Amino acid sequence: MAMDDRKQRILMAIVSLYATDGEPVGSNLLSRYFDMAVSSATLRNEMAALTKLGLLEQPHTSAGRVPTAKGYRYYVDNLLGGHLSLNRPSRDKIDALFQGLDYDPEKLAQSAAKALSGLLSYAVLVTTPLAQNPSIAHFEVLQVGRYTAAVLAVTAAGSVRTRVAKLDFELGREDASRYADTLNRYLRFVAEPDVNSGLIRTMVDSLGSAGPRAWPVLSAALTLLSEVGRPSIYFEGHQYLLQWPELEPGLRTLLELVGSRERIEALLQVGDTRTMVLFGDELPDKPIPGLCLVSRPYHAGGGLSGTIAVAGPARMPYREIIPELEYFSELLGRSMSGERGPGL
Amino acid sequence: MAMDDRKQRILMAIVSLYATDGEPVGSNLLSRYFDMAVSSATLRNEMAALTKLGLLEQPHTSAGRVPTAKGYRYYVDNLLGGHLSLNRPSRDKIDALFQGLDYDPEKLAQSAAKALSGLLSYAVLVTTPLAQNPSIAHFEVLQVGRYTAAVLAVTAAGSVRTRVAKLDFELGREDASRYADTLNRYLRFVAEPDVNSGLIRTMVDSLGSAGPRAWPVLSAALTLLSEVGRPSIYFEGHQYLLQWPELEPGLRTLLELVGSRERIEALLQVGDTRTMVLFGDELPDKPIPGLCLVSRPYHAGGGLSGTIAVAGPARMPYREIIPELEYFSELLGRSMSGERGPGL
DNA sequence: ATTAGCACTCGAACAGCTTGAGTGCTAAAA
DNA sequence: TTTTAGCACTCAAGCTGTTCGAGTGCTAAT
Repeated sequence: MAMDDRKQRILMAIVSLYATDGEPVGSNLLSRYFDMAVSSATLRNEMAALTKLGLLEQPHTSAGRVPTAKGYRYYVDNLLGGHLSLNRPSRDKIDALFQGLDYDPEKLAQSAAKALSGLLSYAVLVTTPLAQNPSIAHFEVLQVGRYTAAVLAVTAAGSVRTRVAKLDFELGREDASRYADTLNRYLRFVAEPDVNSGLIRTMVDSLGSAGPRAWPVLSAALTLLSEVGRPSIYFEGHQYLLQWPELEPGLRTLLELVGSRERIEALLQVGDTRTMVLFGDELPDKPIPGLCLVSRPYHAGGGLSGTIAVAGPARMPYREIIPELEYFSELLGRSMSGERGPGL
Repeated sequence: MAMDDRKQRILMAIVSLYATDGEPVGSNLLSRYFDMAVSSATLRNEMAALTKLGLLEQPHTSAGRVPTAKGYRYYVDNLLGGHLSLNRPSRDKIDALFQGLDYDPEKLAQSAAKALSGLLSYAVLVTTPLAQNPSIAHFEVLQVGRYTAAVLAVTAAGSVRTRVAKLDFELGREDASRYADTLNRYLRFVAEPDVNSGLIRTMVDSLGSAGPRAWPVLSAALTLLSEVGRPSIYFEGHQYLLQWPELEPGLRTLLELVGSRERIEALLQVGDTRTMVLFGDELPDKPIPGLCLVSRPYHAGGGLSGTIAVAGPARMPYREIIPELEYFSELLGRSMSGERGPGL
């Protein structure tokens, strides 16, 4: 029993009807939708077959059919078609969002998440862009208080992070530049996994007697190094998750997931080059029934890429959301690489 | 009809019983709690009086009484007593949370919010500390890419923020230091409201012909200046809000509130020196019934202070939460000012 | 001022009933 | 062999009526 053409069309119709109404689709409604091409009885037979294949399910015996996660998987993988087109009004709205946004990657990521979330009325997740092999191109150490120093790292990709270190003694200008030299000598362009205790010892030793008391600075630098490999993650529009009753049972799990940096990172690390659709039912540890994550990398130039994702129920209007997300991610990438959008 | 001693005791008893069970308190349950000192009939009369005073309400005619927001207000203002004591196990748990936390204020604020939220099982909100009159003590400009410069601001309080500016031309080392000099000359220790178009023009003019193309750098600096007056706000433990059925109707409004930086800032800007209790029903624009925010400033030394708040239902166990919050805020302040906690 | 007693209210829980959407199966038609 | 009309069946949703009990307000006695 394979997926012949008619079965595919039926699945598509059910996905589409269920997306708009949110109610199980019965054979009658479906036959009206098919406009009398076949009778409801035939549709019933087909639907039974699709149910046996695991692509549809019934909430209860006398209810209509609803696509399963597997059904949606089949739908997005085989039926959605590669090139969805973006309608003019959406394109214009997205263009408008990018007017007057800031260049700074962190700010941009956050405001992009907020803006897209507001536009779509879905929750949106954006990570800041990262290079494939993140490392730090340049360190600076600045005195910022009597006993505090700021350690500043410029990544190979040009973004900047700082961290404040607290010292036991009053830092002088020469100390600061000496520490910066040391950091630059030993940690420039070093990838995080290559840092080991030997390297750390060498660094401390190279500072001579000042080594141990400089430890907070080194430690801050090492923390920065470990951080440049981790993007910031902005999740905006929590409130939109509440509007989908089918997400309610898993809402708590979902919010815990969102609160846990590691797990979110793991989810998004499917770094493909295409738009990905991931269903909550397919999650490795704790499945979240009914959830769907449409994610897509964006490229900010210079090998930098981040992820942008829309979170909502599995019955999302993919035909609209996907091209919108794709166009948005393109503009976001351009914005981040400093180009101006088409409107400017 | 005033609040005599017995009415106060009755209100306290109702608050306490309702906090533990979450169910309306009837006269019988209450008389058992009072251990036969008075009969349920007397209690009924008193409860009717408290209802007339607006301190209690009934979900429906034949249900028990529940404190109103006004009732809780009376309770926390008049009955809670000034000095609540922290029990040993809680103190130890909080001490433990501060082991091994980072010094960096941003990171510390976020991890503090997460930690306290996990400990209490309530949502927690932490702002980074701010001086009363925030200004920037020192600017630096660094070249971080061919066409990008990082503008770095050290606040009077010693925290550091950066922002990346995109330029039209290749920045040299001399340009960078010239820009930094200009920023330092005109914007050092200037408070944001004192920046006007005259000052900006003076700055641009002082750079001569290089003025206009340096605009992105100046703009970044001005943005930083406006940002040092705004704390970062970390809200953690969204998921715990879901467990209180009485919050459900306002959950969406609440999450929108949390997503809106300005409104949260306005709420927390009641910058008193004491612990404040604010009820959702008392909110100016959109009341959120059943919500309660217990907030408290923490002091990080050097005139820096931030806010830490617990968000939950009005029927929180204040007697535990408040001392825990107070102790936590003390430790957080100490941690931020660089001191080590008692355990270290 | 307090309290016992009592009539009253009203939600929660349950059972019984109807309705209608939707099913699977069967047998006839194409 | 495929399609379809017809039919018996299922089951959630919605409505009604009933009971139960917790809780109330009021009144009259203490």
